[in-house]
Amino acid sequence: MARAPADQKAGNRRCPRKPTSRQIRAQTSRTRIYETAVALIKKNGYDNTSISDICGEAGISTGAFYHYFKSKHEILSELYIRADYFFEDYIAARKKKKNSVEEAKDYMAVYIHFVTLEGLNNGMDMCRNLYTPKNELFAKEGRSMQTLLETLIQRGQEKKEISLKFTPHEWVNFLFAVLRGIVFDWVLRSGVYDIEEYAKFHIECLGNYLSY
Amino acid sequence: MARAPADQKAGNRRCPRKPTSRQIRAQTSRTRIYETAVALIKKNGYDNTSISDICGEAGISTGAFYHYFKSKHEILSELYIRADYFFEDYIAARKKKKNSVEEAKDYMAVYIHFVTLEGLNNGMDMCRNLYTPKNELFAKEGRSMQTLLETLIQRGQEKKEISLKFTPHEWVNFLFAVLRGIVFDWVLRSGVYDIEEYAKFHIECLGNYLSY
Amino acid sequence: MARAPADQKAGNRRCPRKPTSRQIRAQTSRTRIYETAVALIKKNGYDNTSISDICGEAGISTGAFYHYFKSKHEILSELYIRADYFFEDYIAARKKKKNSVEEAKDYMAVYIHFVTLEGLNNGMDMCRNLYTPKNELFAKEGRSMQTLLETLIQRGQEKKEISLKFTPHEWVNFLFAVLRGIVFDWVLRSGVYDIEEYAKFHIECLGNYLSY
Amino acid sequence: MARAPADQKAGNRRCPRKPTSRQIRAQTSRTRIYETAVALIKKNGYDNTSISDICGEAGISTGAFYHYFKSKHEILSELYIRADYFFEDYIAARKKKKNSVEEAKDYMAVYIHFVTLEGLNNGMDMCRNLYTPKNELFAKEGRSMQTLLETLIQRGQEKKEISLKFTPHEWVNFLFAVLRGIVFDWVLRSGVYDIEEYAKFHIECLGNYLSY
DNA sequence: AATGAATGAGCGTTCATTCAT
DNA sequence: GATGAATGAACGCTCATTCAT
Repeated sequence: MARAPADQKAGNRRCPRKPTSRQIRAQTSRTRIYETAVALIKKNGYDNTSISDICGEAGISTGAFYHYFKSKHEILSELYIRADYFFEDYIAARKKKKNSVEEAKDYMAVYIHFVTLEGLNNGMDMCRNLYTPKNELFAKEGRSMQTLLETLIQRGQEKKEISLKFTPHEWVNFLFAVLRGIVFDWVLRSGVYDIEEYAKFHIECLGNYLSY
Repeated sequence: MARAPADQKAGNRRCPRKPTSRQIRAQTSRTRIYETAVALIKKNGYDNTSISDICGEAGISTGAFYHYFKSKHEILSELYIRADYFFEDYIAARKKKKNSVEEAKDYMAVYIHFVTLEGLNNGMDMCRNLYTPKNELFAKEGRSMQTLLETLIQRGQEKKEISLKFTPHEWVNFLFAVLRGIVFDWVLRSGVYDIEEYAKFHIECLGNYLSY
Repeated sequence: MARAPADQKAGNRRCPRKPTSRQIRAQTSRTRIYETAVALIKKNGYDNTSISDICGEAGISTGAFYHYFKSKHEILSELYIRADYFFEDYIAARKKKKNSVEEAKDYMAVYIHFVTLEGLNNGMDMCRNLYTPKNELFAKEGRSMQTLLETLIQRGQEKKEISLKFTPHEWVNFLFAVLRGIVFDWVLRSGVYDIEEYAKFHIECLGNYLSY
Repeated sequence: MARAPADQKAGNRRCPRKPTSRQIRAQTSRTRIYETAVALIKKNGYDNTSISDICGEAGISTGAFYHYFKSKHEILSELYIRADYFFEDYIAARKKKKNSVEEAKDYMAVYIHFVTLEGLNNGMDMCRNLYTPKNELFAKEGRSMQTLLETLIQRGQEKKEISLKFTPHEWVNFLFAVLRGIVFDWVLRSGVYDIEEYAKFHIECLGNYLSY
């Protein structure tokens, strides 16, 4: 599973099955801090969530927070890393479509669904706080979400199913621009409509672009 | 009314640009504060620009700031109002196209150009700080930028040039979603490419949607 | 009339009947400032009334305020002086009772009425802001309100109508303590009852003290 | 619960005053802040005492202040709570009088003594800042000071020792009006006389009211 | 591993007052 | 007589971070 690495560190070399209560507490604390922090950031935004809010809610001390995280910002970094892993797993679990364009369309629908879903770390409130160009991690090249699609498109071009008028990288940028616009807009209007339904039309059009 | 200035405004045809020296000073100060503030917000973001930064840079006291602006937030409001006026004028100055779809495409190109241009109060840094769903003014229905386009589309539908599959209001939302996505993306990638050029393709596609 | 002196200053030596428009404006401004200030202080309290509130409400500039008053505090001084004059006139206009104790009781009833009445500068909101021991002017010996009563009691003692167990000065302090307690209490409980009615019982008792 | 201190509280009979050094430090700081704050408020008044005055005097940082108190106002709330507790204990420690009226008179004397005494948190300077109708806590129904007296009067009425012309609640309001007037007056005149001596006469009269 | 006391610069905002015009 | 631009210290309060315990 994608989220394992962090936990592995904690100490299962000598005793993989039965961690001491100390280890349990440690894992528990770190996880609890992280999850509380993300929940609060979702609800109130990064700037409006203070360390002390997080600690109060998680029932730990500020010292404990800094024991597990170098800074407040590290919560954000971790969030993105996890989101990528989660997305990878999610996509991997979908069954494949026969056609590259269909696959890309499916991929885009999944992106909307995923970003939108009240799951691991998303939902509208989360988007409201995350969809900011200032969010440096957003732009980071090579995040799974992008690379996965890029690979998909490249294969599609090799199979002559996807237009060559752009490079795979350009296509990805293009498609994500529209996708993010859709999410941005949805959040802007406070999620008053069903974004997945709404996105279908956009995605249909994007599929048309891809194919000729 | 007893005071001279009002009269001057009304009927001083020969000498229209002769306000009292105090008025000049006041206007100068106000403008300097506003421009300094906008420049700093562009550079560092709203939250990272403090009143004291602004005052220091503008060479005035904090008191003076609050003499001219009710609050820090008023800078932002003013920015939007100005942007709207500017945009209106800008659009008004374009010469009309014969076809509604062409007109809408032109409109969208102007939007991209306008938002992007290092002019009155825009440019990439500015967008970086403004393109946030938390930006309440963004979502405000009825801003000129939207209503202008809505009217245009409505006329287009009456002339049977624009598809009726959406209401004008829905069309506007749809088009702006993509447009904002484009800007968002451009900013995300630090403006490394020519957005106007890049947007052409998107706009072309959007034009196609509009027409069938 | 008691309130005249301030106005006399303004300039009716040479032209008592027809002040120039300048003089009218001057009087008007000073009065308007004063009355606006008092109204606002009544409503919101001294500390919560800013010079700029006053000027805004009175339609004048801060400069004008300082032209007529040395400081914000001067409003308060003037208020007390006027209140005393007003009270003096008010008492003078009452018709005399035959007995000193009755007269003192009448005096106390008038005090309650006066302080309570939505008149020159009183009423509950005003009391709320004025009945503070920090209010230095309150304690000032020799204010008409006290001296008038002191004289009355002294005469009563000479006429053997009022007990000699206290000096007139002590009596005044004693009576005012209770009187102020009544007002204080009334304000504390937001004026939910008729203070004049309520005070009657207290005053009756105080009358009994005075006589034996 | 894992932590020691709780246990210590509960069952460390032999060594009840052995909290950890951190707890001592915390308690010391909190107390120092509280006492410094109260002292300054006594001296200069609530509004004229700033957080930074308090912190400077107490030798701690502003942050530390807010670590122990949610706001400046909390100092005041705490003051009242403490005063109530203190008063309750004080009254409880008095030995009972045989007659209800005597008891009520004793109670009133204690009130004057208590409010006046340069003890826990009172004295004249304190009163000066507290005896304001704006002081919301003052008016709060049900503070021990009032309820204690109310109960006492009720019992007195049942024993036919106290007049039934008012309800216990009305009596309490009536008596406190006079009591507060006495204190108010004393403060107004800067405490130049012995208030306890002075109050005796008032209280004697109030006792007479109560009995017939 | 965990605590929480302590820091202190920084925030947006207020406001009585001055003074050149 | 009147203006209002300008001052700047002060306010209550926040908060990421450190570190002795």
